[in-house]
Amino acid sequence: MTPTVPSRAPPHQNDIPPIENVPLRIQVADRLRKAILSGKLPLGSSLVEATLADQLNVSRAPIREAIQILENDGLVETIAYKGKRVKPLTIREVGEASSLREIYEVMAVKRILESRIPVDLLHQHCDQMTAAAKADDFEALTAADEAFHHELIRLADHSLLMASWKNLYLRIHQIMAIRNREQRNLTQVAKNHPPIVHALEANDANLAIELITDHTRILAALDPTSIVKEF
Amino acid sequence: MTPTVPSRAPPHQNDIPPIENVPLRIQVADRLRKAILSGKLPLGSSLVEATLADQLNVSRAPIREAIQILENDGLVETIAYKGKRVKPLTIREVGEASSLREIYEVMAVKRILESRIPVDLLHQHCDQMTAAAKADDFEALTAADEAFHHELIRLADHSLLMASWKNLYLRIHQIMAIRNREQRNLTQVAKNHPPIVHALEANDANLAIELITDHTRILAALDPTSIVKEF
DNA sequence: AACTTATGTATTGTCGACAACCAACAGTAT
DNA sequence: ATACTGTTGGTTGTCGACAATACATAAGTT
Repeated sequence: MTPTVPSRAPPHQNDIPPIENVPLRIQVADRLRKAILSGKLPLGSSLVEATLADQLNVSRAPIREAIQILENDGLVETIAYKGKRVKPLTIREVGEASSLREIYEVMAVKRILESRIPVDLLHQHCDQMTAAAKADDFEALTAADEAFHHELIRLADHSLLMASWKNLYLRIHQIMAIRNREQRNLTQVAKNHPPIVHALEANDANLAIELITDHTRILAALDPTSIVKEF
Repeated sequence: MTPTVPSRAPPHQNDIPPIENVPLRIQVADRLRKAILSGKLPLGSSLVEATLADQLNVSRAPIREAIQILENDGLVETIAYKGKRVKPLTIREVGEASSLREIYEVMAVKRILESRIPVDLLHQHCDQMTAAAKADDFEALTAADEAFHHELIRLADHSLLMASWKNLYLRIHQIMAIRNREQRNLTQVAKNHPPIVHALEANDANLAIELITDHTRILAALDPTSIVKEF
């Protein structure tokens, strides 16, 4: 999913960091992704290869490849010979993303319960969320929230699921970023998670699934009309 | 998923067909995909850009882009500065693909039942499968089977689900192709499907889900050790 | 012999230039 | 006015050449 360079450098005693050899397309993709997810590149804005190449001071080749990466991420769409643009988010897509996320997370919960793997790791993310909520730090809360769910999926030990979830979560991330202002009750979000962990620890499948379902549906439930633009 | 060129030409009276303008990367990607899915390019075989460019008589650029497309399809993996190769299939991946497919199809069934959309379209694919089974035509059976499930997903009316399913199904397709010899009872496969349609028409959610679940698990249940190679 | 240092080869990564293409506009004739 | 026909500007599509990298192998050194 998210393209990464193989980090082959083994850790050493001294702290001279290895020289990173990240292909340009990756760097470009990362930058663009960040710009899109943060809303710096608004939905629907067009991406012109030559312009970007000029701005980022590289040739068009890596730009093209980076855009193709973003296309696979579902963040950009191409119209042949016309141009590429940041994929607009329709209300429908928000709903679709949420429902898909739901079945992913439910699947993860089921697998975790079946495998009886311990879920201790989830606690720390809950704590981080609580702390972030107290500090009224939206960024940190979002990060901790993502870390929580990422860990949940990871515990399911299913690499295809992980890949699909990551890909989808980019979109979710985008949706949440756009809703930045709606700054709803942070504490509430933080409070949602611990019960899930407890249900998992108690091996209560029905409860865990119910909690996860409710939780993921919050995203879809928020009225999106105010922010998501139609095209 | 499967890259397609926007067919913008409206139908006309005369039968002069429009000139197709398919970008090379698409043509290359299609050819390579076919070669991979049919097993002509065996698992693990390495793809060298220059060689392919030479063979297909195009420059390296479209080859690169085509390979990137296949990478998103999950059929090819790249090892930086080393080479690209047809992604080997591990036993684990076969299981993962099946389980993921299961939740996709179950989701589709649920949505279809909720929306109460008619499922007549599925019948014709069942018929085709029966015919193919009778004629002992493995190719046709596979095609009809895919058409059936494709239609099932389409009826769920969920474009993200469709995209994810298509992407996954490439892998499924590959698995099935590799198992070509195992030519198990074709009639049995054909017979599996009509009950699903009937359950849908009878609005019997539990039965439909159960049938779909069983059906998708057949793939994983077959012992893969004989064919899937580890790397 | 063991270890380090060059060298070679195969492959991907990046570049700049040119060709193909589309959409929209302007011009012309009817 | 209307329909057809250049033409032009902007964008992607494709190409061939060169640079960078990694791995394997050979050469040299202790």
